[in-house]
Order: sequence, then C-alpha cells, then structure tokens
Amino acid sequence: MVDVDLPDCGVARFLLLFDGPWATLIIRELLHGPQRFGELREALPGISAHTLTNRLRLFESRGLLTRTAFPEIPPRVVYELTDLGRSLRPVLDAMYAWGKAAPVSAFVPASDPA
Amino acid sequence: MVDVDLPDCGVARFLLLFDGPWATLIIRELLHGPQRFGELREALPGISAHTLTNRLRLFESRGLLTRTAFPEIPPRVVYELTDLGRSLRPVLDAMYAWGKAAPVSAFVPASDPA
DNA sequence: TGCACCAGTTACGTCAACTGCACTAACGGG
DNA sequence: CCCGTTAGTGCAGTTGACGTAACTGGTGCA
Repeated sequence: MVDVDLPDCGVARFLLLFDGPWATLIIRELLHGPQRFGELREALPGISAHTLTNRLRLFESRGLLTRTAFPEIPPRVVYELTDLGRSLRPVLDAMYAWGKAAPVSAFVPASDPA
Repeated sequence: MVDVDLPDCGVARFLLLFDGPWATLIIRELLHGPQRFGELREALPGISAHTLTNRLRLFESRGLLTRTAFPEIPPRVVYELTDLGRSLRPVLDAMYAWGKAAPVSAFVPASDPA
C-alpha cells in the first residue's frame, strides 16, 4: 500500500490541498500579514467559524501556517504563514491577474438578463 | 438586484470557475494542445464521462474553449482552448511549480505511517 | 448575579460535484 | 445480422465541503 493518493503532477498536488472555495481565500488573507481568528472571519464575509477552524487547522498540520495562542482573557490567537505558505504568493497572484483580466462573461452563469 | 454574485477580487472570481478538482485538470490537459473527448478521458484517469461533458460544456459557454464536432461516423469532437483559455497557463504553471517544490508532508493527510 | 468577550467546538443538515452503470445514434466490417 | 467504434445522456447514489444553531471556558464589568 504505497501512497497512491499522491499524484505526480504538481497541479494535481496543489488541488489536493485547495479543495473548496475558502481554502484559497484564507491564504489570500494571510498573505496580507498575520491575522487573528476574528479578523479573518470579518475579512471573509459568509465563512462560518466551523469552516474557518477546519481549514486553519488543516493548513497548520500541513506546515502552511503557524497558530499562536496567547494565554490571555479574552483569548487571542494569531495565524501567520510559514515560508511554505508565503511561497503560495505567485500562485495567488496569477489567479488574481487572470480573474481581473478575464471578461465578466467568463463568470456569469449564462446570458444572464439584468 | 445587481450581480452580487460576482466578487471584486480576482482570486475569488477565479475560484468561481474552478470549483472541483477536475475543472483545473481539464485545462491543464488542453494546454498541451487540442484534444478529443476520448483523449481527455484517457489523460484524466478516474474522471467520468458525465463530469467531463459537464465541465467541457461549462468552459465552452464561458469562452474558455471551443468545441468542434465533425459530422463523421464514429463521431469526432475536438476541444481546443481559446486565447482566454490559454491565458490560464501562468496560473497552472504557478500551481505546478508550487506542487513540485512543496514537501510531501504538505499533502499527506497526517503523520501517515508507511 | 449576570452579561459580554474571543476563539472556538459539537451536532446536525444541506448542497453540488462527482461516480458507476446502462443506454443511445449511426455507420463500417465480418 | 451483429459487433465495435465515439461521444455522449439519464438515473441513482456517494462524498465532502460547507452552513446554522447552540454551547463552552475564564475573566472583566455592571
């Protein structure tokens, strides 16, 4: 039973880690600098605490970011990208550039009236 | 009711189009050149005809690729990226580079024995 | 005594992407 | 007459990312 689940292709590997819509957006926010849990939640309108926690924990376990909890009341937790996490910047930049350059028609569900 | 569903951020827009794991991989294959339906299916082990059709049709409707059906028997259909589709190459390249450079530990589910 | 605060956690349900299998049309070759 | 070929389609079912609602813990403030 070798690790069949690890594809050779770099693109496929990347996609293993960035499944849902939020995974990538969390990295995008963290590229702006270290952020607290609540700051991330505000920066990502619509995300649930559940999802945010899950993704954050996943990325921490994979070495993309660090979690620093300060033993204070009320608690304060700061998330910060590691070097590996920061190395995602070119990918995000490329996505951003494409998303900005592509015509709106590439994103609308169909010939969407009004 | 304006188009609320179209985010400003380029990254978020990109993610609107590339939801599932296959969407991106189909583009990756098409970057190698025009391909027939069957060629794509072989190049993407595990994909179902259903999924392939759906993604292809979506991308066609969004202007990322063209679908050319030759009125032959047996039928032959060729898919080819448009300029817009080809402009995704930098994004895919960045993903590939990251996926290749990142340590395996970033992809394994946990401290995976054996 | 009780509420607010932050950063979660737990239980449950939803939704869309995806899968497998069976099936189709139309024709050439045996 | 039947088989094989290509590019799908339809139906049923599964998976996993995600959402909502309720709740926790320890302290400051009223």
